[in-house]
Amino acid sequence: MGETTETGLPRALAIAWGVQDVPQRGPSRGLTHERIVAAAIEIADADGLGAVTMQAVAKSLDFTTMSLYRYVSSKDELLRLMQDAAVTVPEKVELPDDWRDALRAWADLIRDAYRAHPWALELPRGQAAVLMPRTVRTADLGLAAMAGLDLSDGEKIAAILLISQHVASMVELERSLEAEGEVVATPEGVEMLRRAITPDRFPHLAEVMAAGGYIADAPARPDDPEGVDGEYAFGLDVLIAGLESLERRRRE
Amino acid sequence: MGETTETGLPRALAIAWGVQDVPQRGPSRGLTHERIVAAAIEIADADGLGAVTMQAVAKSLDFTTMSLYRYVSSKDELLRLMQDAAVTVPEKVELPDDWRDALRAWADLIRDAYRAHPWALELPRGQAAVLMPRTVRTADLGLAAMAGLDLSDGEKIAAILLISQHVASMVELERSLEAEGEVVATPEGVEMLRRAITPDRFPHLAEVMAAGGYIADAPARPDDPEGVDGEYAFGLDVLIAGLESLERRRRE
DNA sequence: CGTACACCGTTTATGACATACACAGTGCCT
DNA sequence: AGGCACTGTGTATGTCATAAACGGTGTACG
Repeated sequence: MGETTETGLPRALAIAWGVQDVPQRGPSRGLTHERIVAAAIEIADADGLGAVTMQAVAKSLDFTTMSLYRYVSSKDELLRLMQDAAVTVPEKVELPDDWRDALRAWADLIRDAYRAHPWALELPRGQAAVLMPRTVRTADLGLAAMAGLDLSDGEKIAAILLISQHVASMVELERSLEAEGEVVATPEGVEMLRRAITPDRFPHLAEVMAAGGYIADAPARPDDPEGVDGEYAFGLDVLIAGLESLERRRRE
Repeated sequence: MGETTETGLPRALAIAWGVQDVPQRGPSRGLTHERIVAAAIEIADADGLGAVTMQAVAKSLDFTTMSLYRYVSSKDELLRLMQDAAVTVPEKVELPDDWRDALRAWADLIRDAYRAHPWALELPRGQAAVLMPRTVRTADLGLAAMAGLDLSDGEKIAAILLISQHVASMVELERSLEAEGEVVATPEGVEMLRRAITPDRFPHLAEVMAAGGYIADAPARPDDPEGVDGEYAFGLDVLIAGLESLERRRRE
């Protein structure tokens, strides 16, 4: 095994929090978790998560593949560490006073982080991920942003989850459009889809498409307010308006 | 290559829409896309996405591994087809009149689908996925649910995206808690985390944790309103309230 | 102060897997 | 009637993650 420590925690958690006991007896270590993770991230940034193999990481550090296993008990563990390292938020952050503006600023921070390391979106965001240091810090910052919002703790946590998932989705969509956007937008391709999505089978959507929606004919320009940026902003608007209305309802 | 057709579309799209031209000249085919996808889904349902290998799928159909490649140009293509088949929504659906109730019902439908095939959440949801038949049908249904809502087409599409992403996140969280929940909840593990998440480094979150929040001490009981079900409902509330408020603002 | 052993980085080996390629049979189209 | 597009198959290759065994190293304990 090796995936979990005696504490029952995924070992990645112990490593990330720095509570993994360091061996005392042997020769001094030639590597550190930090260097390994940094090397892996560099590869992922350059060539995608698929290029991150134990061999590639090791070679970039001038070590043998197997040497990495002295530090990381599996590739999965390495990926978890990478995930945590990817969601870094600046050290010092000044959040606006109004919780609405603060939440927007907070969302933008996360978006920047994901944009910087888009491969992080391919990794499952589960409970273990939520307990990693940077994620915890990000959550803390989110709570700070909502200081002026009159909701319960549990609701604030849920709101954080909600918003961060929204940001993640939008960056992922953004990425996917970037990658395959031009491909799908081939005139023949769009034509085929228009033939397939007929009003009798998809009455509502077909209407939208007839009005030019849903399928992007042209690769969305970055400044297009109707593009992913628009959906990002729209989602934030809806979420914040929803929280506002919930708070108002709560007050009565 | 083989990943895309002459139309520029991912071949999976053409197959799923049934517009892939069938070969005429050779021996009759012993398999169909449907059977292959069904077999793969059965494996994924039983043993997870990791158990879906070309060999395993082929064996379950009593064919050779390579024979699958006569129908599917790559494993990735098979996965895309599986993804589409997984998000099936019942044939006949009666949605409530009020758009709020309708959206809730719609969200529940998606949740059921994801719960039935949780592995679908591990596959990237990009643009190509959005154009697959079942997803299109689901989107159409979502639009139907919002018939009584006074927003623009683009906004409704964005709302659909928003809600379905929320549902996906919650089912994924649910799954992850189910899988690793007890593990993290080891007393020693929780203790370690409490020591790491100190008030000076994480002032807001530490406070929440002191009040018993954020970390689940015990595996969440399914009926716990504070559990994932609670967050699911909370998210829906926020989203719907947000849409409501947006509509109200629009009316003025 | 020496020695045992825990730990280092390496070499070699194994077993999944996805997938390319070449083959022998099959049945529609000309 | 026969070519050829296509079928399912067997074999081969290359990439990976990872296990196991090994000789060197330095710390802790006798």
